[in-house]
Amino acid sequence: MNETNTTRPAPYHHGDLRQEAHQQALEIVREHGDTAISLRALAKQLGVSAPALYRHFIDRESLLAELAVTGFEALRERLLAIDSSNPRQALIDIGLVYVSFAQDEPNLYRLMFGGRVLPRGVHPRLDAAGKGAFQVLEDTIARAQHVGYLKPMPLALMTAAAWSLVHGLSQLTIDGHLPVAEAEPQLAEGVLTLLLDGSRNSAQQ
Amino acid sequence: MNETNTTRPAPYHHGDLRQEAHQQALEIVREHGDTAISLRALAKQLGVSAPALYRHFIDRESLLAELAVTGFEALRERLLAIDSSNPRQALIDIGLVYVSFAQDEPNLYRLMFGGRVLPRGVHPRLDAAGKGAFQVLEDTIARAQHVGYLKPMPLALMTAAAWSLVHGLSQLTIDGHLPVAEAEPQLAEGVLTLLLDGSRNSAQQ
DNA sequence: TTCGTGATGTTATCGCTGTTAACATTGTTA
DNA sequence: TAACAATGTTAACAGCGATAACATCACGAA
Repeated sequence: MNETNTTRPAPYHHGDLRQEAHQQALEIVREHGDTAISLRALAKQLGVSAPALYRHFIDRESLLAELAVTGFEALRERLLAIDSSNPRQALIDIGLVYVSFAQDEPNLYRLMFGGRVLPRGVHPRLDAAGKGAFQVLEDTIARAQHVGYLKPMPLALMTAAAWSLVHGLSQLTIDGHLPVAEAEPQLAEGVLTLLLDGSRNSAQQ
Repeated sequence: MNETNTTRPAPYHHGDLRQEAHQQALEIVREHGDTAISLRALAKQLGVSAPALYRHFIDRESLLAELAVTGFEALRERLLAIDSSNPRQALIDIGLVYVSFAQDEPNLYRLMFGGRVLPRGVHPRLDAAGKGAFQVLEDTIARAQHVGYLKPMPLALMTAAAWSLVHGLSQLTIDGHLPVAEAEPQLAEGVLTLLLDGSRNSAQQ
């Protein structure tokens, strides 16, 4: 009746708590949203006491901030994978990928852009990650402008317009404000086309 | 030392608790956001015990839902006040008023469109109020289409585009994602113009 | 090889939260 | 006036984030 060989006596130190907590918390957010994150419940799932988590995360909010950072990094990667040879198609694809991301990961997206849980200027890494995703959009627009596809106009204006459009469309669809009945991709593409038609350089092409 | 004449013995019934709780909670949300709403603290401020509030609100969430309803009603009123004689100007004004509302009441706006706290399909009155505000936008677009200012296209497409644009712009600015440095109204108007230029009927005017 | 120190766990506890149950008081109506 | 519904009360439960004080362990220096 000695357990010395079969089951280890459950080591005092966990091994890689920080990493596992991050992963598990990410899963919970993706499935049930950030309000479902409880440090106590999370600790229990990991077989650890609640205060142990405070060795790795300042508080609940900074854990959420880290999750949002990985969300922005995932979004950025998806955006970077887009073929940018054709400026118009690149712009449309950026929008489509952006909206798809929000629809694939609505809870994560809400955490990233909720604003209420994670205000700007509090978690520098989060601000930087958000900027990193935004940068891909801006670069694509700058390129389209450079090759003369877009009207000459302040870069900030066009990026604000494009980002607002895709962000608004994302938020409204995942929150059920827009009727999802009509096939989504067509809606997104149609909406993007409207903006591009008003922004492209009519002197060429 | 009898208090019979000077101070009333604090009546058992409050008078109009429901109304006052709503008003006070609205104030708190406007100033500090919905996360700052605590039923216990709210009750204390109103000089009443916490469970008393449950006579008037099913739970915390349905109180928040009521606040969001009044938010949507306020937004709708602002939108209805717009002069709609000139279709293009009416469309631009709708957008400007919409964004102004979000900037004037960021916390209320986040409650209305947060999505995480108040999902669709749970509070029918809230869904209806949201639809009421949206309706003003849709009607304005339908009118612009009817007089031939806008291209012929599905109404749902143009409304989705317009709403997405103003909603996204609102959310991004109040959350600090867009640099507020550049004068706001110009940014909003410029962004709206891009969309309208892509949507207007180039055959006329 | 031992020893001490910092990293990383633990339990106990505080004060807060939403919510319900059981009871008290009041306004109103038959 | 008696009964009843509306609207308050106190007591209590379970859960939360967070901190303090203490325990265990890994690891580098003597």
